Amino acid sequence: MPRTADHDLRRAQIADAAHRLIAHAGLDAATMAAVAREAGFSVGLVQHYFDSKDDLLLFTYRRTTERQLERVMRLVAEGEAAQRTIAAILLRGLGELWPLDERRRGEYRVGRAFHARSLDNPDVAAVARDTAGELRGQIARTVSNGKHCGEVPLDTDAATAALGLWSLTNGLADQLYHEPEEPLADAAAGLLREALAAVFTGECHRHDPDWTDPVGAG
Amino acid sequence: MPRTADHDLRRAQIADAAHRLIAHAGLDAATMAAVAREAGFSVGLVQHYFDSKDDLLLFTYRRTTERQLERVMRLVAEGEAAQRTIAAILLRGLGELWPLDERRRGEYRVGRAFHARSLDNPDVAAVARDTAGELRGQIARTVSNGKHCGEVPLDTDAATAALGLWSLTNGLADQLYHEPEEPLADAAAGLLREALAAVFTGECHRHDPDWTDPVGAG
DNA sequence: TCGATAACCATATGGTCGTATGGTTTCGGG
DNA sequence: CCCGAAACCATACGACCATATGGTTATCGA
Repeated sequence: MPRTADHDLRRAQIADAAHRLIAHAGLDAATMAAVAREAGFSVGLVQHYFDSKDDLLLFTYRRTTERQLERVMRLVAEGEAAQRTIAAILLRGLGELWPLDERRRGEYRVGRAFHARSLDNPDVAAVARDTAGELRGQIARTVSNGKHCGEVPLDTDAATAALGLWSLTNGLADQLYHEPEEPLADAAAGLLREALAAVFTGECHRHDPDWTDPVGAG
Repeated sequence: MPRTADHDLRRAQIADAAHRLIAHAGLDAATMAAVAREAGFSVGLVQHYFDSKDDLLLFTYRRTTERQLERVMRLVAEGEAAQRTIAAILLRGLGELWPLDERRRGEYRVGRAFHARSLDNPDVAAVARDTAGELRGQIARTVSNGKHCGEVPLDTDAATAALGLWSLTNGLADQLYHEPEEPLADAAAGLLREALAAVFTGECHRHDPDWTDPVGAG
């Protein structure tokens, strides 16, 4: 076999370049030529590693959402290890999705750009639906498990509660993007905390016999 | 003076054509040629009525947001005329922004498309900021007035309450777009009703001497 | 009725984009 | 040591777009 290169590394380098461009100036700025220049390669090489521009963009989008999900999961695992309440774990995990620093602001911009495209592009829509569904599902499962733990009343509808928490988190993200300073960030955290308190009204009893992993992670 | 035409009508016809195209297939589909064809005019005529494509798109966006605002205001006025509680008026007004029928789904698509562009285009961002600010401000004023009326505790922070209600409304809109059927729409309405109930905890006493117009409309 | 002028149109122009094409370079294996 | 295939590159191609240009048409005021 001839000359070799790390296939996955190259694709990651190219996708990262695309991510930077989209975060900085939107999807329209991510032309094949611009991505190649940003990544330090030729247009031909980008073509070599991706069948089409759509292929490249979809890969970039997936990469972004996977990274976000990964971070949230890691925070959840840390919260569990520290024996924190489910409400506290959720507050920290959902807040991680807020555009409060440059990295997450970039992710927010990329996410919104693709969200708009998802309205017209079925492939992008599938990725958006999957990630949103996964997060909403995780929240719902968390609420459900909170019943066993004792933090959540048994007659709570987990799916509805998850819908509310997820929607509030996303809606607040939009506002925080335009005004990420302390006062609003604190107000947003307070609102999410209140919403969580309205769902997780009881105290956690970790030794409940029906206890299971609170978020299905780990 | 020569041949005449209704200037505002032409601009409206063209903007409506652009609106239809954007609602159906996104901003990229709204090329000058496509808009002209959709409106039944020549490209030259569209150029005659708008200085540039950006000008046309901005006009289209403004038109859409103004129409939404107008409908909400009308609903508020009707609610006041019917002597409904502030919470009930807000529930109806905010719910009007949800993409539950084809018209509002189209508006949602146009709104999201421009929202994405607002991240990179200052002119579009200004329109987005103004309309969002206006609505958030109206909600905050409503909450404030609720204190005079007796529905809201005096120590409530109106701005924070408005932030929460506005964010929840928008977050739920995103979810409702993907699943506008009855079950989720009912759940969303229930969640918004609960959030409103958490702010408007008292009963309204319309004859309070400090009473003022609840939403500053009419 | 007759210009003047706005309304309206067809097409040219210059630029940009995604992709196709035809390379050259590099290196693993026989 | 050298063939062949993958890695990598420069550029051509065709499509599309926003805008510019140079009209034609219709109607209002005089």
